[in-house]
Amino acid sequence: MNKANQLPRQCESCPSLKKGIFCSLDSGELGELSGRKVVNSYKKGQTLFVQGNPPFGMYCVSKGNIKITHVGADGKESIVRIATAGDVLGHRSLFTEQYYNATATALDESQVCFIDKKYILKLVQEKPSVASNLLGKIGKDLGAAEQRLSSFYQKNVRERLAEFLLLLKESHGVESEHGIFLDIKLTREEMASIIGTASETLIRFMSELKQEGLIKQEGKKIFITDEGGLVEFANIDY
Amino acid sequence: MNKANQLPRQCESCPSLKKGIFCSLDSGELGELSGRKVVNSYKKGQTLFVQGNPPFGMYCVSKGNIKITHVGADGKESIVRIATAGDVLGHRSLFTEQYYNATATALDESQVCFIDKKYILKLVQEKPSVASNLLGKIGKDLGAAEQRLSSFYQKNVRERLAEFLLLLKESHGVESEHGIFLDIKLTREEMASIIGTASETLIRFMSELKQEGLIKQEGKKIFITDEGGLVEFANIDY
DNA sequence: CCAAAAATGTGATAAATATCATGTTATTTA
DNA sequence: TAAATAACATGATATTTATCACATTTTTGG
Repeated sequence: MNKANQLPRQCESCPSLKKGIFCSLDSGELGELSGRKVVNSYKKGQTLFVQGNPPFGMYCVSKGNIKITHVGADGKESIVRIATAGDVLGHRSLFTEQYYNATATALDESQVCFIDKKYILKLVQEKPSVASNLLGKIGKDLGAAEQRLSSFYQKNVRERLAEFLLLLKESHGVESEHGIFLDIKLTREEMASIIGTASETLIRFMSELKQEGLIKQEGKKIFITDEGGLVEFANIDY
Repeated sequence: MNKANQLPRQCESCPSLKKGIFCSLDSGELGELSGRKVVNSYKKGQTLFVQGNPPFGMYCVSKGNIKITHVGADGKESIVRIATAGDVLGHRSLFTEQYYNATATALDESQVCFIDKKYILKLVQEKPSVASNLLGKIGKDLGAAEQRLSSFYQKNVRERLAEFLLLLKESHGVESEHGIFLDIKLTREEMASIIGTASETLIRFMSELKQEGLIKQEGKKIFITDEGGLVEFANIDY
């Protein structure tokens, strides 16, 4: 096993500590947390939890990307959210005391810590900063979800695609010589399920954006070459 | 002014106390809260807060229904959420430290209390139960939003309409001799903006449901007469 | 109470998008 | 490495839904 690829077990030296909900805890508190949590590695395609199961704790992403999918009656999968380093997972079900209503699956090699239900509830009770940060995280998620709901009503597929690419740029964009590289692996099928369209339709509009010179593709890699153009296309309202 | 129509100023005797986030506070704490809050009445169509403005506090609905709408670039309105007695409003923006990204408007005669930003933040810091309950509320909202996102991808208009009517039954359904009465005033335009379709399309499918004997209309009033049939139609998956 | 405005309802048509078919190109995996 | 599988891509067609037009009903404000 490749030890070099492992993240440190100490929360204090976690690279996504500052982005996470434990950023305000002091050294001692982080030390205790480190002792309580479990560090897990997931390969692409492995699941963290499955829709319909009861939650036993909360997940905290330190590396990688996790898709949260909801499966409907006909077995069709929608991606409702993507969690990245510093994000938490399973928090929603924990506080609503419901079963998971979605499944979490690693999109790539990921490192995720698991915190037992009892301990995270204790932390929320005793450390106001954890509660506040959690409210901030879940509030951000709700804002994003409602923004997308609004887009479903107000925008067509082409506009939603442009909007989605711009959101990916914010969350996963990396400067490169070919333009802004979107550093996340998503199939066209998955992208389609995010913006709510058929994969064929998505592919058509991707080709259109490519022809218009707004994006570029090198194999599966997507680059944004004309952000301003995409903003025009997206009909942004916020 | 009709005093009889007013709700009591004391939180302790608020009819929606048990459903709200302050249900675990004791008498003394509720008394202090009562002194800090402001009780407001809103007529149908009046706004509580407007998209783009900064939040100064949080709203707590004690009576009535409030729609949360997001206005897009072209001025089109989507209803992203409906808050009723016991729900809170403006909490999302408060904890994400963003401007409101939606507008809150009374759907009917409503009574809503306003709690100053500083004081609600203090309560969240000092009363763990308030923080937990708030996490529960916002988690429930997020769950509902993600469920709707999934439906947009997986269901057609007819199915989304049936699903929506069933949700209204849960939140606003009242037994009556004509079937289950949906005790909330929404225009067809508003209903359409919730399920994400044109008002004409919504009206057509409503007529269809009426013809199939699943719902009944008496003027603007909607009754569910065959819940099982609606469930069939909705293609429910949870 | 009446006039004006808004909301509802229905038909015809246009536009957007889904579905099906099929070939090509990547990616796994034996 | 080759075979198998999955993902990508594009065309043709069907379906769904939006849009426009207009009549009717309901609600609102003077």
